Amino acid sequence: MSQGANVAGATLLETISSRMVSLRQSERKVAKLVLEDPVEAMRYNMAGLAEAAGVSEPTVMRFCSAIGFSGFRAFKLELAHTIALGMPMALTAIDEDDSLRVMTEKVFSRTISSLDRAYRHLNGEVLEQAIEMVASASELVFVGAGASAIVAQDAQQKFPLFGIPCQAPADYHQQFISASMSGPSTVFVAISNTAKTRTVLRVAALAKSKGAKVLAIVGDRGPITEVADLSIEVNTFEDTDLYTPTVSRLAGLVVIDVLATGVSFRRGPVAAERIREMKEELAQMRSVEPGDPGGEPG
Amino acid sequence: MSQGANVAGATLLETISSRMVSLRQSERKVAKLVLEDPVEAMRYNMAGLAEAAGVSEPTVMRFCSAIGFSGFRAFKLELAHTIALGMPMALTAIDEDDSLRVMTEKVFSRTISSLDRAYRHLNGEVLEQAIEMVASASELVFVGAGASAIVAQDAQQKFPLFGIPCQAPADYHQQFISASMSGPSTVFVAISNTAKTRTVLRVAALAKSKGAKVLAIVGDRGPITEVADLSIEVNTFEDTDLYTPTVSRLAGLVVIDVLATGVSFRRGPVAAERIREMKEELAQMRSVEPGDPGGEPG
DNA sequence: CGACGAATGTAGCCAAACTACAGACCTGGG
DNA sequence: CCCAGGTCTGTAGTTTGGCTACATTCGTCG
Repeated sequence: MSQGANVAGATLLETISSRMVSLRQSERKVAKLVLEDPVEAMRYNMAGLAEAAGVSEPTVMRFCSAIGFSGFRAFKLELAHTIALGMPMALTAIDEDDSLRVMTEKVFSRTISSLDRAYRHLNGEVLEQAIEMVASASELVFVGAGASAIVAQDAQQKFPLFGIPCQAPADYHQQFISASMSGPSTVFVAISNTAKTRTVLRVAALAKSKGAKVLAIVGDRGPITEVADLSIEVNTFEDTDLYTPTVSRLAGLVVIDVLATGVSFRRGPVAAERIREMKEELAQMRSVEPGDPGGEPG
Repeated sequence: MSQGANVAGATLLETISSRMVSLRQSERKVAKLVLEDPVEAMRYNMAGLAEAAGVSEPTVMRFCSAIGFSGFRAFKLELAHTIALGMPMALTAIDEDDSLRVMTEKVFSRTISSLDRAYRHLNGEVLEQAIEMVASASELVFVGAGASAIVAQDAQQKFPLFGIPCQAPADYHQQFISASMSGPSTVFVAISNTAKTRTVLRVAALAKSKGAKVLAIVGDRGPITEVADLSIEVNTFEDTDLYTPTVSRLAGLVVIDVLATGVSFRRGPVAAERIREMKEELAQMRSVEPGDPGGEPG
């Protein structure tokens, strides 16, 4: 998505922060200004930015080079990119005084930024191995608690498509049973943003002890990643704030999408054909029609 | 998010397409080039773009004016914005020959673009009314099928936070019962991307006949919106393709986030305090600790 | 067939990004 | 304490590139 001079998986502003120390005194003034209000910085041209920071134009130029860009133009382009991904509102706390419009923008911005961040930080090799692992499973179990339970549920809807038996037990009790019944050909997917949800940790450990392969989908390293054979780290913005909705589950869902798509590639054209048929039938089933399965139940 | 010369809720490329007819012959050459490969167009400067399109520089300039921009600079900025939101890959079909990296980028891009689109097309007034409706409910019922069921489940996790009794019956049978038990103070939220899922339509109609207010969350107008008192339209990209994951559910989740946040504003600081307490306790409960609720079940 | 108006390109202007250079500052050694 | 080295920062000039006034061509209509 980004083609700038960034280090892998870092946003422009993060790059600036990290290189702050290696900047000269006056260059830092520029850096500070940009970090404080990227949107405002965006409006300036070189001369304007120089004046606002209280330095000369070549200093701004040097700043751009120091960050890793060929010039001011390139820098501004990348800044625009970063801003477009929702930066302005994404890191501002959601406030009770916000108008509905502003609040909506913040929620969406934050979500979009988080997805972008998650994408940047995804480890391609781990993903590759995860797809391999899931594709070779003869049974799949998804487990999560709270918001992560939603992700598990979603996964459970997707993977049967590829002919892999698949469950997402809802409560701890059932999860426990599934875990204890799993074996070497089971892939047990433990989903937890904190990577330390106790119940999830327990069942993952149990499944592992029964010989199952454990795949963790987490927001960060933690006890669960210790137990897991493989961990997909999904980096999102922390929900530090009171009103901030949980954004991790969304990133989790998208990762599930990627996994599912990857697995479906592995299954080849035959599976693809079956999926197509199924989709068509589903569409027909769903729509309103004279014929009447699912009338009044009872 | 966008501050360009766009018509409300339209992406730059959509704007160009729509104004194509009113453009002069040579300006259209420029427009075509930009639409065909926005990313490539982005790399050019004015002279380059002019040459690539086989026209003169002032023509490019006139093109920018015709689209509604003050000049080439402003145009390029908005183009950068559009591209940043995932355009390049967002509308390309996902292909079995794609490398894992490319496929991942496509899935994320598409999701991000879709969320951006959903945001742009959201009707603020409808949202306002929806929040009002939900906030004044004494009981909430969320209903959806398939992918939308996930959204319903998610909603069901959120709204109890505000002290509103809330359910998301999983199967048609239970949904039917909930619908028939609802009354004037019930808000019945029907979620369906197609707006014509039959079972959802049925229960929504039933709830309405019992006096409940029906709020629809849909991807488009359809039978369900006919029944509903209020409909939030969540515009995403159609999943035309075989491998394209369902992106509508994600947009649905974010809309739920917005609704929930809006409602929590209404409830004021007292509720806020209670939510904070709850979050803290939840965090403690979740983490691994010596004390041991939730040991082996049975 | 000529004249008017629209459409497009040519040439020049001006602003803004970039670069070479020189003065100022700090640092360390005598 | 002062001088030499290097580093940092600003001044001034160059060049690129966006923008505009004007000329030319093409099409159309009287």
